[in-house]
This record gives sequence, structure tokens and C-alpha cells, in this order.
Amino acid sequence: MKEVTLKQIAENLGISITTVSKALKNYPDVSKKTKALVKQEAKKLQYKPNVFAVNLRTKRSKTVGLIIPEVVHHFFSSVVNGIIEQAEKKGYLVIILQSNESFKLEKKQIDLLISKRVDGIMISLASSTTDIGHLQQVKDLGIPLVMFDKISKLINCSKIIINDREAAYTATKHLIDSGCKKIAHFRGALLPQNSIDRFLGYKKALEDHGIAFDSSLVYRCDRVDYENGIDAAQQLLEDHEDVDGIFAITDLVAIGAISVFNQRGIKVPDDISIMGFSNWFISSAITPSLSTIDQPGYEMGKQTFKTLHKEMKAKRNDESFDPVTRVLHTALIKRNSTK
Amino acid sequence: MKEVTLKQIAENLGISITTVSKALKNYPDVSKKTKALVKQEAKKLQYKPNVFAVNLRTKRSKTVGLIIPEVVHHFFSSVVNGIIEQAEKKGYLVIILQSNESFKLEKKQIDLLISKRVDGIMISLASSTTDIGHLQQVKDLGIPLVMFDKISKLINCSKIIINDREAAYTATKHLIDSGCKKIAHFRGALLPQNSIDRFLGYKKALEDHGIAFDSSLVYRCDRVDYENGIDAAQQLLEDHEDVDGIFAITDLVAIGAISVFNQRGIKVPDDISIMGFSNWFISSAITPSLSTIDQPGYEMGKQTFKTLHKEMKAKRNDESFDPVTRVLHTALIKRNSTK
DNA sequence: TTTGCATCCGAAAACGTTTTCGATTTTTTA
DNA sequence: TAAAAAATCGAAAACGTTTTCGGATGCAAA
Repeated sequence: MKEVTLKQIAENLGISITTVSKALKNYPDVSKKTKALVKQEAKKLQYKPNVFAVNLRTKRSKTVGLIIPEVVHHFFSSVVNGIIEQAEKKGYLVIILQSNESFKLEKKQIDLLISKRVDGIMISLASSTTDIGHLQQVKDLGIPLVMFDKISKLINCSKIIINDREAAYTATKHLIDSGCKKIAHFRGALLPQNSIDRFLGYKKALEDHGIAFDSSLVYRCDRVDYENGIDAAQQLLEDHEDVDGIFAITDLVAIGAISVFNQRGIKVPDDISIMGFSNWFISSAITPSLSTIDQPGYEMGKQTFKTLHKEMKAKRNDESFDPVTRVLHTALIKRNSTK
Repeated sequence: MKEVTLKQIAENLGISITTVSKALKNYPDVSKKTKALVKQEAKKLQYKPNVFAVNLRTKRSKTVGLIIPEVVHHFFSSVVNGIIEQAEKKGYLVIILQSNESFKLEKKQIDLLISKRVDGIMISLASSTTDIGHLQQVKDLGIPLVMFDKISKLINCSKIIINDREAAYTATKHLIDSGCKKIAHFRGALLPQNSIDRFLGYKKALEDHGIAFDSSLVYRCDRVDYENGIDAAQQLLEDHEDVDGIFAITDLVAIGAISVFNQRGIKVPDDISIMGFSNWFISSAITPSLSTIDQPGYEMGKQTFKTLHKEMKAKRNDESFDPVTRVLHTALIKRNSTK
């Protein structure tokens, strides 16, 4: 019941370990005859290379690390899906870590991935991350790094993103185009840039269309979840009776708002129109179905790994690699929560 | 810019590699003085053990594999969450693979994990998996294995599950208790045992409460998603006008049904009561909110890794380990889709 | 002084692979 | 037939760690 090794095969065939190794990897300096022999014996014994030894020798693990803020999250799980599918195609495995939106944890996990000597790292930052020393360290060690969605401009690496500002602009414009005159915004916390950008897109759209920006119409949801959507909607109803549109930073927030309106008999979209953001699965399943911006999670994951793969390949061949920034396309999804 | 190794430290201090290694691991046969010296130097040079060499030497990777049918799925992502959190606590990393409900892919991925020499494997089977040769192989190789949720009885390993049959019984009984007389069931495909068990629980509940089982009230959703819920509900409305309750195999199916009733002006729960299954996040966010059975995904993940960890530990110490089966508690969640 | 006993250290083997480089054999060319 | 070229193979080093086992040293007990 011993492990099958190159040595084992070599002894069985009466040849050297070197030749066995080279035969299995199709080196040109071993004859067809011995190659066939070796391969046959390897198959017979069900030889599987010891990946630990290979790693040690080649200094690579064919494994990459992924850090995301949350696993239980439609958008991020879509990204994960895109990443692991693509990675598997290229023979890479993915180690997934969850930062729980905590900077401290994120830092620790970067260290963990470094010590595990992954071949590359993909990350979407925690909201609280501003200090980027740990990421700089990754770059300094020469480990390929790709950031997606929640990025930091301070670090010079490849980035896969959407244009949050433009998408928010489109969302707001859709409300304006459909006749809304007084549009509220349920924004996210102050910190992640995405939250800021969406707010700026909202503001810009108003200004471009002759609607004065009114900061009292902006509500902050520090956690962009269902409950905060409920709270914001309730507060909004107290503060302003005549609002006829809402652009929510996230589908979940929008859905929270809708549930409030449903309960109070306020008709969506007749009395008030609502736009979400992300096109989570859930947004097509509620009543009324939610108009939103499609944020291509799966595609983002795919592109993220592809970019990382290119960078890893370049590194392996000692070629230089210039970081790229890829901005993915978002689309307006018109459903029944807007006119 | 060379890697810092034990050798490096040893040379700097003029001692042997052996002593350095032992000092860092607090072996008793190295003096306090040299220990302090070594540790200081290690810290100074920012020494990090080469995990590849450690793996090769110790034959362990401190990495475990996880195969699930789908990543973008509330329940499974909750499980993932529980697993990686627990794993990280114990110093293990998790490699996640997605079988896409494909038996072939599942088999390939098992091979992949074996060849990567993970220390243990956790899996929830693809629906189509009946042949379990690949899992037997895992057992035969002595790799600790834990199955959860979608399991096979044919394989002797630890299992973390819920009692689908009992939970379905509870769900159906709740409909009966709240006054429903004619209860339909939207079941899943023929294959995964969970689908069968939920069906059996439904049937048993009817029989125990003096309601004759009527197979024409059972609709099959081969994919348990939103669209199939819509289809089943529409078909049901054509076939039977007087149904007053539905037990759907999954929240998503139930929500599809609700959307149909909402559209047609059929009142839930006044005209018809609906029970889901799983307590996905979404079920509390729709209108009316969905009564369902809580399936503890996070806890399942936690227990799954904990059990695996015990088994890995036993193996490391050459102790025997008897597989355990843990049945987690499910709870009836009463919301507004039932009376 | 010898013996016994801790205490501390290091040589060396081992884990299994990859790859360089030189040696040997075979084939081709002059 | 000899020399050159090509084809084929293998010895050995290297990757960085862990762990066994024996040696050295010092000290107390006999």
C-alpha cells in the first residue's frame, strides 16, 4: 500500500528516475519507445505526481487566493462562480476567504495567502479598507494581484470594475425620463468609493436635467440591506410626502422600501417609482418586479481570473506585465417598479 | 532579495539548521537562550516557513476541499460561510469547487482534490449522482470525508443533515392545522433523496390527518427555481380550482407561485396558503412574506467542518474514528403566506 | 575517579520531484 | 572507415523542511 513514485516506476522498468520524469513530461530527449513504456507503467500503477514535491521544486502551487467581503451575497457569489469556473479551466484551484468587511481580517488573510504561497491573489476590498500597506506588500513580493469591484486607486494593479457613477447616472436619468420630479436617493455608507460614485452619478443626473439637488432627499444606509431600506423608506415618508422616485444604492434596499410601500397601500410605480442597483436574482421575483442596473458579477469574475492568469503567465516567463483596468458594461433593466 | 530560509538564519547565527528549526518549534532540547536568539533573528529577517517544503515533509497541506452543486445559492453559500469561518479558526484553508449538479464534473473534481492532496473533503452531492465509486475511492485512500445535506447512504462516512421528511411533515401539518383541506405539493426532481423525503413527509402528514393523498395534486419541478414555481402554479390553477394550500419544496418555487397569485388577484393566504422550504433570505423580503422551514445552512457548514476536523485529527494520531451522523434542527417559520 | 544522568546541539537522511549537464550510444556524413 | 552529429540516457544537485539518533558537555552522585 505504498505511494507510487517516479522511483517506483523507474525500478520496475530498470531505468533512471530522470528518464521516467522526462518521459512523462514528453521531453524530446527520450525515445518514443521508452516514453510508451513509462506511460504504460505509470497508468498501470495509477501514478499521480506528488504535488507537494512539484510545488517545492517549481515554486508554484497552481492555486490562487480570493478575498471577498461576503460569501452570502448574490453579487459576490456570482463573481466567485465566474472565477472558479475560469480557474478550473486553466488548471487552477481557488482558495476563498471572507473578510466580513473587516480591514483587520483582510490584512490577516493576505498574510495567510502569502504564507501559503498562492500564485496570485484576487480581492474585493472591505469597505473599511483605506490603508493599503498589505496590498502593497503583495505587489512588492511580486505576487500577481487583481482587484475587482471594490478597489483602491492607490495601488497599481489590474482592476476589473464597472462605472458606478455612470450607471447611477443612467438609473437616475431613467427615473427622470419616466416623469419623476422629486427623486430621493438611498445611499450607502460614506466609505467605499462605489457608494460615493453612485451618489455622484445621482447628483449629476439631477443637475444635468434641471432638477436642483436637495441633500435632505439623500438618506444613508450604513448597511445596504433590507432592514435599512425599510428604515429609510419610513423616514422618507415622514419627511417628504411628495417624493415620486427613489434611486436605491442596492436592490436589497429598494426591496425594503417596496415592502413598506406595499404595506401602506402606496402604489409602485404609480405613486412612486423605484430603481435598484445590481440586478440580484431576487429583483425579478418580487412584486412589483424591480427596475435596476445589471451588474455583471459572473463576467466580472471571469475577467478577473483571466487577467490574473495573464499576469501569472507573464511572471512565469519573466516578461513584464502592465496592469490593465477593465470597465465592464452595465445595463438598465426596466421592470415594473418604474413607469 | 533572496528568500529567507532556515539555512539563512543558521548561517547568520553560526548554528545548525536543525537547531534553528527546533528552536522555532519550541522543541525541549534547545536552550532558552538559543531559542530567544533564533526567534529574534527570524523576526528580524521576517522568516516565513516554506509551506511547500513543510507539506512535502509532513505530507499534509492544511487545506481541505469542498464540492457543492452551486455557489450562487443562498443555502449553499451559507454553508460555505460556516465552513470557511470554522476552517480558518483551525488554520485550514478551503478550496471550493462547483459541480453544477453534474456527476461527471463531480467525479473529476474529486480526482482533482485527491491529486492536490487535500487533508480532507466535504461534499454535497450533485442530484444526478448515484454511482459512488469516486467517493469510495476517497474513503479507500484514507482521506477524511464528510457529506452534508445531499448525501448518499451507500457510503460509510460522517454526515451532517436535516430530517427532510420530518421537516416536510411539519410544514404540511402547519397547513392542515391552519385549516387547509386540499393541499398541493410542488415537488422536486425524482432523484435527490431530499426531494423524495420531502414528498414522503407531505404524504405522511396528509394520511395522519385524515386527508386522502391525491397524486394529481403533486407537481414536479425538475429544477427547483422561480420559473418552475410559476409554471407549476399556472398548471395548478388550470387543473384544480379549489386547492387551498401548497407546500413547495423550496422557497424559490413558492415565491414563483406567489407571484402568479399576486398577478391574478388571488389572495395569499386568504384564498390559498403557501409554505416554502429553506428560509432563504428572500422569503422574508417578499409580499406576503413566506412561511417556511428554516434550514440552518451556516450551522451545517460549521458542523461539517468540525466533524471533518475531528476525523483529520484522529487520522494524524493514528486513532480510529467512527463516522457520525448529525441531524440538525429545523424550525417552522410562520410568516404571512399561511393563516 | 568513575559512573550516571541531564542538557544541549548537529549530521544526515528523508520527502519526491525537476533540470542541468555530461556521458554514452547510434546514426549520418565525408 | 573515421569523424561529426544526433539521439538517448542518467548522475547528481537542488528545492527547504522535519526528525531521528548519536555525540558532546557539564554536573551530581557513588
